[in-house]
Amino acid sequence: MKLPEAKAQFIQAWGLLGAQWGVNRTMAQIHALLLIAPDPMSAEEIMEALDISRGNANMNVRELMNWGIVEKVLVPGERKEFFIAEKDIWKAGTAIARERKKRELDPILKVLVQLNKVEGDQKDKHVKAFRETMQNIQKFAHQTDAALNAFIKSEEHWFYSTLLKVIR
Amino acid sequence: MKLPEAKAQFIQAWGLLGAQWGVNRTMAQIHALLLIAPDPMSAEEIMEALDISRGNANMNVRELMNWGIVEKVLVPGERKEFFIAEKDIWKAGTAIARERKKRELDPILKVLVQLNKVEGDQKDKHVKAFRETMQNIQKFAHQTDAALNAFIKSEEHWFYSTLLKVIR
DNA sequence: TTGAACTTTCAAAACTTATTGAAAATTATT
DNA sequence: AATAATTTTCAATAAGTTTTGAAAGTTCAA
Repeated sequence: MKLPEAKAQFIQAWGLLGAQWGVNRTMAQIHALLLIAPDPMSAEEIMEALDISRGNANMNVRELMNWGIVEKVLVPGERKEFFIAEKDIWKAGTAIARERKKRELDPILKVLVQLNKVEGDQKDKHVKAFRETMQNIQKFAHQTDAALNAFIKSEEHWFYSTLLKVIR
Repeated sequence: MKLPEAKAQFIQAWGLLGAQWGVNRTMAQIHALLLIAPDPMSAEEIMEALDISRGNANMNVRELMNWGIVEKVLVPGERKEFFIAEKDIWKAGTAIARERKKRELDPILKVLVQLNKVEGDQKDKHVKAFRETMQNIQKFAHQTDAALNAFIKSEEHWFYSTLLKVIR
């Protein structure tokens, strides 16, 4: 396979993967594009490469910066802004995990804690079933939360070498 | 908080969480409803509880069964079909992980392996950047895949007790 | 200041995904 | 075999999300 085809395939696959996990397809594609770019890219270049509008490029680049996986760089002598992606995929992965946990998981965890306090007669099977489900979910969620925090804070080598030793 | 309000909040929160992770909102809500139901529910009851159409209920219940987290049960003396959710949230979690990995992660892994074989001069910085990115992603993906497989196959107690010992 | 280069915003349009509901198919009952 | 109960399908439609592009805003050099 030649490079241009390979690039196109990668961008497409990354976009698809993102979409399936609730990430805007274009955002994932811009990320893919920057991941394989040897040099910083301008908004123009991104627009051209993916055939998208200026507004779309702007919004999604900004969102990638909010997630902490893309940053602006200034190229000396150029007025335009250029962008690069965090190339260390481990760092990108932990940044994404951190951000999604903060935005999505944490709020739900709060709700679950509240719901545990539901009033009612323990003899009522509806109350009983509800309480039991809440307790199970909360336990599971807290354990998962702990594991995720470890992932987010960890250094690649330490985390995987230890984890893999344990799970084999 | 009273039970009906708590139920409604839980169903809403679960639906929201699902949607953010690329799961059909209604599917997640039906799952939530069945999780807290003390008895098996019929299609009618689900339609009524969530105020959705028959077709919608049918499709999403079927999908939940495909995922292996809901099953049909036959209530003696009743002609209708009834449904229950897997109440052990650990089992549901591993089932979901297994299914999404199979449907989404595995295909991408295959593509990545292909893309590693891109032709071209290693001196070309475009080729070099592309190859390096592919290799990094592949390494990361394989490690994550291994961790996920361990999670999927594991028994709750063993997995978390060991993992938590390691990450503290 | 002015104005050219560039970035950001946002209402409207395009596109994608989810839902409805009535008809077709299936299954059980008499 | 006819009928009744129930489930499934799917074309039409509704709802939700993303994208566009032109206008407004910003920055900077002269």
